[in-house]
Amino acid sequence: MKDGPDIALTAALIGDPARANILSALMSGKALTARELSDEAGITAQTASSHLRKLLEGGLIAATAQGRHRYFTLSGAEAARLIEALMGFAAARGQLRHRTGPRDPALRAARLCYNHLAGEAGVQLYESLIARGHLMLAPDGPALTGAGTAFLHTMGIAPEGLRRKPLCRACLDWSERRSHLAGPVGQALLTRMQEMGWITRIGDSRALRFTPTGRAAFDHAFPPPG
Amino acid sequence: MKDGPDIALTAALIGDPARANILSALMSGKALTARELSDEAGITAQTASSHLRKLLEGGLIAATAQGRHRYFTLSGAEAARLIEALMGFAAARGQLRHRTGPRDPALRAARLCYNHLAGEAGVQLYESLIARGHLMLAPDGPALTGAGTAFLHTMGIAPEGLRRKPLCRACLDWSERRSHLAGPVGQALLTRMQEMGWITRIGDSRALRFTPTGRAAFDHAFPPPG
DNA sequence: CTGATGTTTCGATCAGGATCGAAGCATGAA
DNA sequence: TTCATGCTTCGATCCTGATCGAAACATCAG
Repeated sequence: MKDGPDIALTAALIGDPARANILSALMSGKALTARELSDEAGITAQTASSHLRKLLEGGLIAATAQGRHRYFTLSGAEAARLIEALMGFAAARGQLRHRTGPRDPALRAARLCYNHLAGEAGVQLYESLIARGHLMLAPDGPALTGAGTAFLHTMGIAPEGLRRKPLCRACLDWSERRSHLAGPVGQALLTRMQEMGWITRIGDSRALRFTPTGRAAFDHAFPPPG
Repeated sequence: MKDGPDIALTAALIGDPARANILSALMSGKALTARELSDEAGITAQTASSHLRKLLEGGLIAATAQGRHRYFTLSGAEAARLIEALMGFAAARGQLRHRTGPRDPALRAARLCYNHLAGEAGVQLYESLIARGHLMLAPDGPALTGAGTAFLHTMGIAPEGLRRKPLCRACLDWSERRSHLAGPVGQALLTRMQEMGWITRIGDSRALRFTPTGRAAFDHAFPPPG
């Protein structure tokens, strides 16, 4: 009956409480898994899967397959601005919700992601390797350079002995929003750092702790770029 | 489960197709009646009434009672910006709708509103009267000044003979977004201008047409301010 | 006053979609 | 390979909310 864009489709997508919770959680900029999002929204994994599919079709979010996980983020700046406009309007009308406790800061600093280093330290390692030319970003993922291979030898790692298909993989970080290094090389680096006593595990949680000397050695080996 | 504003309420409000149509129609900035909005949305008046109540409660639109009409507008810049963000997102995703024929431009230029002059000419008359001090804006509506009374006499109108309670009323314009003059004085002015041959009616529609000499006389009597 | 028009309320119907249990599929660990 | 975990699909249930007919209410014209 009217011209102009159809705003009902997108608005109805955001209008469901479960989906709105999912989008609000993604407004932190973090990449979250389907399970984490279902917890945030207070629904089961099946229901979340259905909602995530709809949000994908509506172009509001984007997904990245990552092993047996699937990481979801907002689709881009356009979507973020839209949610932000909605939040601004709702906040001006005094429509607020309850809040929950904050996340564990130790997990954000350094943690185990499967078998490699994640968190702020993981991002620092990854970006340092790229900035110093040890890692190159190819279309199909990061790849070790000659300088990178030599560097690994100085760390006591022989990349030639590693098997599995892609030696390096970029892994979306859970707390940061950027990538860190996964794959056999990432695994070998963490194992080596544990052998050298740089890093220890906190209990049986996923949190990792640097020893004082380990932290200094880590910052020397992987200086943060810039 | 989460902190932050509750965006689902507002988004669900916009998410219904009928309500989205109403909001899209109001994005023109015009003030529209409930019936006009129900036509735009393709629903009956009863259904539109229900939707309009919800939009009012949600703070997206505002209403102004006007005799037996109720004029609706977007509630303000905040709401307009929100709809605009939605339209931008939907347009980028290529979600468009069909379009209908354009409105009659003659209706926008000058038309009958009950018994007084509306459209661009109506707004010109109203604002000219105010700019020249013939009309004063009081809290309870516009009021005739002494100069205004004298001016009406030169037009051949005796406001002392007019009865009904508020001699002047501001009437939200349908095509323009501003007010024009209603009430007995507005009615008398239009009647007089028709008597003097300034204005004729086009068929039995609501559209009015100025005669060439009438247009000149009108612009002389009610020069647009500024 | 009476009649006409614009709007709202009431009541009932009905469909779309949110939800979850159970099962199926894919990936990674051992 | 086998097992565990993350995610998706299928199927069925159930409830919110959109819709409209009829009637009530308010305003204006005559």
